Amino acid sequence: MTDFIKFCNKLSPLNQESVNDLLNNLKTKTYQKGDLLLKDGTVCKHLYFINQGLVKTFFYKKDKEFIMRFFPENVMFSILESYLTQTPSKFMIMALEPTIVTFIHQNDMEQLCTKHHCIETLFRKLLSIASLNMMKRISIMLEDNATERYNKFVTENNKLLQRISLGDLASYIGITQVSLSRIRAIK
Amino acid sequence: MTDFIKFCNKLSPLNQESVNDLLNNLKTKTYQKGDLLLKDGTVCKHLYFINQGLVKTFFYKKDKEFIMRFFPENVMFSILESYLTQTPSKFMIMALEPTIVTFIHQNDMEQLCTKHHCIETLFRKLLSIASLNMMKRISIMLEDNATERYNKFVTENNKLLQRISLGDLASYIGITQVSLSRIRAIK
DNA sequence: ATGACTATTTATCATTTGTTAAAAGATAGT
DNA sequence: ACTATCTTTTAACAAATGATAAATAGTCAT
Repeated sequence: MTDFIKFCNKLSPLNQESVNDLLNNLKTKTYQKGDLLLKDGTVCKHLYFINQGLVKTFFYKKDKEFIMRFFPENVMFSILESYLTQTPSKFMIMALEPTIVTFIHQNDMEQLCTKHHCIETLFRKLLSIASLNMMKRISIMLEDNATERYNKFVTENNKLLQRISLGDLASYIGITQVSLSRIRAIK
Repeated sequence: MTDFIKFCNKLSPLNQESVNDLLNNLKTKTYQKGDLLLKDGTVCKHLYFINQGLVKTFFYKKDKEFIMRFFPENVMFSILESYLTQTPSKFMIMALEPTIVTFIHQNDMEQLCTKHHCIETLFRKLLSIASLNMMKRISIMLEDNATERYNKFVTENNKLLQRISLGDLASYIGITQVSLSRIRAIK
C-alpha cells in the first residue's frame, strides 16, 4: 500500500490528510498467472497500482487477441475506456505472472478528487502520462512498419522482453506471431 | 471567446470567478487555409478551442506525412506531447480551412488549475476525452485493416469527409493515398 | 475559355504481412 | 525418462499494401 502512496507523492505532492484518505480506501489483492483482473463486458471499477508482477490489457476480435498494453510493477493502470465512463469494458486485464495489486474504487477516487484538490491534480497527471504514452503508440503505428516497431519495442523495453511471450509481443505490435518469428529470423 | 466558456461549462461546471479568470486569459486568432498554428521543433504553448474551421495535427517521417487527428469547430485541442511536457514538438498544426481559434497560454492554464479546483477538474475531463479517443484509435489500428478503418471513418465522420482531401484521409488511416483510392474503387 | 497546377484514379510490379500446416523446441507433470 | 502440452520456427502460398508512373479530373488565376 505504501508503494502506491510513494508513487503518487512522487508524481504530485499530496498533503497528509489526502494521504490518509487514500490509505483508508486502498485494498490489496493477489492474482496468479493467467487470472483475470477484469473480464470484458464488466465495468472496470478500480484504479490499480501494481506492486509486483505483470499484467496485459487486451481484447478479442473474433478469436484473434490484440494487446493494448503491458503494465509491470510500480505503475498505475486501469481500463480507461471503462473506468472513465463506467460502462462495460471491451477490454480484459490478465496477470502474466503472480501479481500483487493495490487498488482504489472508482467511486472513492471520484470523491477524493472532489474533496482534495491535490488528488485531482494527481489524477490529471496520471491521465497526462497515459495520453503521452498513447500518443507515442499511435505515431509509432503510423510511421513504423512491423520490423521497426519490433526493434523499437526491444530497445525501449529490454527488461520486459524476457517476461513476455512471442505471441503476446506480436499481438501488441499488431502482427501475427508467425510474422514476428519471421522478422526475428531475418535479423 | 464565449463559445470556449460554453464548451467548458458544459463539460464541467465552472463558478463565476473561474469563468472570469479564464476570460481574462483568452486570446483569439484567425488563420488562413494552409497556415501553421504550430511548427515542429517549437514548444506548444497553448490550449486551443476551435470556433470555426478545421485543423490537422501531423508530423513527417522523412518526406512522408502522417496525420494524428483532425479537429473541427467546437472542440478543444493541443499537441499534448509538447504542451504537457513543454518540450519541442514533433508534430505540427495546420489550418485546413479559414480557421478561428480561441486559446489560453499553458502558464496561465497551469496557474488557473492550481487556483481553481473546478478548472483542474475541467482539464482532467479534457484529458479523459483525449485518452478515450486515442484508446479507440489504437484498438482500431490493431484490429481493423485499411478497408475497415476507412469504412469506420466514413460512417463516424460523415460530415467531415467532404472537408478532407483523400491524401489527408489516407495519412490519417495510415496508408498511402494510392492505396486509399484503390480501396474506394473496389466498393 | 486557357493554361498551370493540384488531386485523384488506374495500372503494373515489388514488398510486406497473413494464413495454414508441419516441424522443432521447450516446459511441466508423472 | 516420457508423454502431453504449449511455444516458436520454418515453409509455401495468398492477400494486402507500397512504389512508381502515367492518365484523368478538378481547381484556380488570368
